[in-house]
Amino acid sequence: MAIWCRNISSLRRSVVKRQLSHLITPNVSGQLIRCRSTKISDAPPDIRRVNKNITNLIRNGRVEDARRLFGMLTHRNTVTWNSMISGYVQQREIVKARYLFDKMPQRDVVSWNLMISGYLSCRHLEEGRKLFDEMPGRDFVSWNTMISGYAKAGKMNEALKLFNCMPDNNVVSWNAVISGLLRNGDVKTAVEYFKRMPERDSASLGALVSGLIQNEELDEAENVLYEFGESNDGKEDLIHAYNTLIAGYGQKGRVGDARRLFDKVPSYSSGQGISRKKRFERNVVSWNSMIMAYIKAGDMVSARELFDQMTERDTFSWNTMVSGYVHASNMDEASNLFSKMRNPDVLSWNSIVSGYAQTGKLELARDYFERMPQKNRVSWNSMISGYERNADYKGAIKLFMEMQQAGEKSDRHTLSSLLSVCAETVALFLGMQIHQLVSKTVIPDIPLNNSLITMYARCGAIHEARKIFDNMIFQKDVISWNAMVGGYASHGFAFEALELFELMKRLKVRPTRITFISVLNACAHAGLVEQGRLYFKSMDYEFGIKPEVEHFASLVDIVSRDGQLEEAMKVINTMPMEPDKAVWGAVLGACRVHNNVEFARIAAEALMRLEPESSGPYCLLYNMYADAGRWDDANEIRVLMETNNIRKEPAYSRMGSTSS
DNA sequence: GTAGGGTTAG
Repeated sequence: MAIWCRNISSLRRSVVKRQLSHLITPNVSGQLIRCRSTKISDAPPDIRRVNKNITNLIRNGRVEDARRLFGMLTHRNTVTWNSMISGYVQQREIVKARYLFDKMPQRDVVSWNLMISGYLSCRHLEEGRKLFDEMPGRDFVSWNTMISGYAKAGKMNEALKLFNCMPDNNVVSWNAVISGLLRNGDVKTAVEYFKRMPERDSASLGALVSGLIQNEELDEAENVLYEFGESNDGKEDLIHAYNTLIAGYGQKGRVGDARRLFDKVPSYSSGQGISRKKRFERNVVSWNSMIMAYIKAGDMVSARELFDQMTERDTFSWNTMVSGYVHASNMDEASNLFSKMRNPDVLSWNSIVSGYAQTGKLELARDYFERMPQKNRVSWNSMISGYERNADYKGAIKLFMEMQQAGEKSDRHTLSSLLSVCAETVALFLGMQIHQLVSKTVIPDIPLNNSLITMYARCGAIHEARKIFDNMIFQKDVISWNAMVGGYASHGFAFEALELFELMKRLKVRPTRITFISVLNACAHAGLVEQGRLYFKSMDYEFGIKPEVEHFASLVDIVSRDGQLEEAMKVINTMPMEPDKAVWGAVLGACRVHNNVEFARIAAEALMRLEPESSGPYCLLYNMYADAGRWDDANEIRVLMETNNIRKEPAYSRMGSTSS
């Protein structure tokens, strides 16, 4: 099906007749209508306008629509073909681009360059190089495309080889090589090349400064800024570079240096005479970057002070402040500021939703969520993760189903929240389904693999967990180790847990407080008293981790299970913090097993103070006295229970309440 | 404002 496009009016008529007007962008439709009213009826085929149409469609991401239009044309010139190829190259559809490239009647240097850059952006370096070697006449663009292709792929040797045998380097070639060197961490050579450049353009200094910052060379970046900044003509580019550095200092927590630089940049109240490009002055990005630096340093007061001084704020400024307050858990200020915003965008809404969701105010969060004029994936994820973190597991799953109905695709964050839901509710079947969804839709990163391990481990599928763990060959973090060690420990595989812990230490993975909770638990379950004590001691002197109340509880558990109740009391008395119910619970349980009524009484009384409503300690103590035939004491406990109005709770099984 | 290369801030 082809449209004979003699002139623009006939194209329009055909388009309307065939109900293809959706292929025409509004802008161009408007032009088409104007054409008709001026009665240009017998103009030659207007390929230029059709080409522009194709370009517009591609620019709006509608490549397949462009392709349909392209297919209907009877008149195409090289630009038409090139535009279409460029569309496919942008979409990384290299095969389709190559198909057109092979089919086109005449190629010019642009066609070749397009094809080469297509291959390079798809990481097909050799194919790109082949075309580069084959092509008839190369221009600057061809050489520079090839050079930057090598530079981006980390092949600086190849890039420099081309750079050196190029007939004439222009400023783009220099910029490509310098940024390539910086990307590969060769700071010294990059600076040398920069100094040797015959001329620099507006991008050169900015590229150098940002590359230096990415290599953590902030002070060197400041040096080149002073050394070469003065000779820079485009002052807007200079402020660009200053802003990069202010932001860089902010990200590294050097808020004082950021402020020093910020103060160096003059701030004119109003500009007269000189155009903005020629002036070196603070702009909204400078202010925003400085505010971010303060927020990063946790200084909301200074951030707010600066924000209030701003004469011109953009959405970014507002969003930075709002999300700053959100992260500082100051939802009052966050929502206060949000309610004052020209134009909250989806980011602003997301900040508020996730702020309320993370602080447990799910209803408020949901209220804002429902009122959003537009939602994106992050909005859904914030809300789902809010439900998950606040233990509203049904809410999380329900919203996930709504998300799918709304046609929003899930990503690794969604799936990770859902896996946590499965872990918390011990929902193995659902967890496996989510796992399948993971395999089908994303390449799991470390956190997502960790969620999978945790899910399987919590559900008791310890071998599945280990499979995931073992497949993370070069990429495990300490959370992966903790999940696996903890999984073994909590399912009675004490030996495996400790073996993995030893492996972890051999591989120089630094354990955390979480690791030790699992390790000590494993020792308690396996009855490894001496080993448990040694591990406990190693926490501080080997790894500098101060034992917390959970660790003491485990240690108390370890020794009291072994019947060393006096030793357990000694530990309790030397603890730097107040013993909690886990500590006394461990003692009480062991007293029952080892039939030590005296210590049981101490532990039970402590527990009664900590949990006045619980009947557990009373019952246990009563039974122990009864077993020992000490009926007077037993009765005393019963009376105490009545006086304190304690009722015996019906026994229930946690598993029974969650399953089916 | 018809197609291709480098590159710069929050």
